[in-house]
Amino acid sequence: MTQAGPTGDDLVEMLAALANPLRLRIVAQLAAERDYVSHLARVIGVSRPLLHMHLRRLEAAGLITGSLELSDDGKAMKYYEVTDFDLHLTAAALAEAAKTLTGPGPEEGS
Amino acid sequence: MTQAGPTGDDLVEMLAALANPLRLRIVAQLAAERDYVSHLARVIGVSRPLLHMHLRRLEAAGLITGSLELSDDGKAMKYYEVTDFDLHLTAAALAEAAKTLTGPGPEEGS
DNA sequence: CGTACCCGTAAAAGCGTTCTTACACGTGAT
DNA sequence: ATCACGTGTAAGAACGCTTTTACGGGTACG
Repeated sequence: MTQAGPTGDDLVEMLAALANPLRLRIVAQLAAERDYVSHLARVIGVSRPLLHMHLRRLEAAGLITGSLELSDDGKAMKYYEVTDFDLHLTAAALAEAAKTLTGPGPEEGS
Repeated sequence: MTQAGPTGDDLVEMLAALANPLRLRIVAQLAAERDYVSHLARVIGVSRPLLHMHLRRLEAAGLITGSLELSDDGKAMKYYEVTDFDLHLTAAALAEAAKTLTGPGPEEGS
């Protein structure tokens, strides 16, 4: 088993989070430098509500983390940054992860 | 630039193809041994039309390849097998791939 | 001819994702 | 108070993905 990777379900969630052009851009931008929501929305060119939703999805997958901080002039800013994830995808690795899938199974009853 | 990975759009397509429990099971099963559609459907426990659609998606992403072969008794069998893909996903790698995204862009007009 | 395998496709229901618009709340400066 | 900046959430349209059911064609065997 060597590398104890993520569980099957977690892997699917991570891949689903990355399988989107906009979210890929978000991760790319945050990889360059951590940023807060409103500014990030301006840089990438999307509305804040939309960005908020994508950030939620990325954070739920464990790819980024957000922390609420107070700026010098008292505003509450939410800064996001990427986590140190490192996924290696090969047919063998996927086969290993697939063993721990809970969702739609072969349904082995008696 | 080092590793000439897939283009941004291709990466999204691959990730989207893998971000599904059923397709993950399909890849895992094909990694164990190549198989033809009807048999694979029975092994995994899904209908053939449904499996057919997922195989199409996986093949379009370049993760599996199908070849039509004739069995000894003259039946046309379509065998699928996994390709030797090897994706390394890190924040830096994604940032590199994001540069070649064509889809929803910052729309830089004058 | 009827059955049993194999291949493929089309139409329609059900569901989740994506995106826009509009709203609510807080602080600091004019 | 009004404006500018930050935060978050809710409702609804539009769209694509997943899945089922039904139909079409092909070869070999009894």
